[in-house]
Amino acid sequence: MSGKKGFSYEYARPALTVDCVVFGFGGGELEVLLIERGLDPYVGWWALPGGFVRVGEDLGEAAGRELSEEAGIDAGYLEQLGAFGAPGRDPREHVVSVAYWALVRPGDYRLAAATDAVAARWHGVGELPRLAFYHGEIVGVAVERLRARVRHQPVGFNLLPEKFTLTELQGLYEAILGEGLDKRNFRKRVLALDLLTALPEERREGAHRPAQLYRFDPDKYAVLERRGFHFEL
Amino acid sequence: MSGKKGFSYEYARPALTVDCVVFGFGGGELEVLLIERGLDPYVGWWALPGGFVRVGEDLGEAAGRELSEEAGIDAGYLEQLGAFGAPGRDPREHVVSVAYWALVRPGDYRLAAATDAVAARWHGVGELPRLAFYHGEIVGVAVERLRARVRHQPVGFNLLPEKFTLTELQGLYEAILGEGLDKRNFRKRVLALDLLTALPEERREGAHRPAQLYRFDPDKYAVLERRGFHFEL
DNA sequence: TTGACTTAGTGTCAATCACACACGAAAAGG
DNA sequence: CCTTTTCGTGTGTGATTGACACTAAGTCAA
Repeated sequence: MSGKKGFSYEYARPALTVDCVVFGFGGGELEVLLIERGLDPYVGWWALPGGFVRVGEDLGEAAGRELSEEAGIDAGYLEQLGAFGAPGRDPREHVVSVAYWALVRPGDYRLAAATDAVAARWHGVGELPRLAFYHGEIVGVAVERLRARVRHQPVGFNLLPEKFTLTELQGLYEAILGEGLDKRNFRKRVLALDLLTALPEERREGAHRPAQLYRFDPDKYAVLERRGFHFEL
Repeated sequence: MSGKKGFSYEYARPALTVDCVVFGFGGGELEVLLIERGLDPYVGWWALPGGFVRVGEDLGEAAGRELSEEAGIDAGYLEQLGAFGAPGRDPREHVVSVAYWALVRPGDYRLAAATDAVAARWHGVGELPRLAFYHGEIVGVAVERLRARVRHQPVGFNLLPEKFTLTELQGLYEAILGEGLDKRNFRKRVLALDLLTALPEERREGAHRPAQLYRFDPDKYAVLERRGFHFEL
């Protein structure tokens, strides 16, 4: 692995990448953003957006940069998942990848593939293709983390449009948790948290009673959080 | 940073290290294992045990190796904490560190400093010195993680000797969580989990009634875990 | 031997929370 | 105006949590 190129070190180093598991919510289902690889290893396979970390660059920033370069996305919520470094993940050499997971509102973006990506598309979490670089494992960990997180912190709102109905919110939770929830109990609990502001608008669509629109209020949450607040779906 | 030495790459790479936050429980207090640095940057400072990841080496294995090299410890429980990669952590160059946290029974080891460590010592979590490489931040995250984890998974037993009394167990939980717990409620709940086996022995010490000794039964836990068991201290 | 001291070990009651459950309200469309 | 569709709401019951105080068993010293 020793060679002629530009940067030399006394000891061999694994390469360092970041990969992002970007969650979206569309069509009543939890989705993950994948890109179709246009370059050498695993050409034509689907993979997580990601790329090499630059020297001097913070890991979170690298994740954000790759996300915008490869898919034109600016994540509302971005959190580190962990490092995945099993040798053999990449056929070329030992690559350690720091994975991040992100939540975005799919409607906010027209996906734009670029850099080494041929295409970028949302895939339902239940029907993922075989992924390059064992990225399937990373997605699995990310889904677990999202499920655990959504029960204890109000992160789900990053997947919904700014104005939403309680039925939409419930559908989101059901999609993430993979189980049905009781409508009355769900509404009772969510409203009891006192984190939602009812808007003076309703959503009228279809031949039925219109639904109240709500907005998530991050300020109220910030106050509660500072008081050592514990939230349980 | 480009030079003459042995391993060359087309693009510059950050260095990759692993660092371990090793928790022990001694003197009624939660402790962290620190080593005193004997080498160049931060000589004489206390730091987490850790070192460079070798190419072809799994991250978890690297963490275990550094732990045994630098402190002669073989951790009972070892889990990844996350990657810390802010540029500037290391004055020499950009170093990304994958942190692990571990639980050990301090009594099992006579600490043995080695490699680039001059000394290895337990420090109470409440009274840590200023640490090299911003390791204090990593310890903080690890303590948070331990607190969260101990409420939902029976990891605490890795900090106690094989045989322990309920009072000792309660003391451990109080030290980790940093709050007092009601004796009767604690015992009720712990025993209700049905993870402890009462031994046919008692601990007789001091001028008072002897205490029943218990052992944690990992097999029972494995069974429960497989059934999708949820544990709440 | 007896009394003082120390930690081990135990049960109840009240309040709260979690969960199951069904129907009237409001709008649209024919 | 009747049908259809989704919105929105309250109660009762069983389970869980949390507060709380005394007896048990041993050691030690007088």
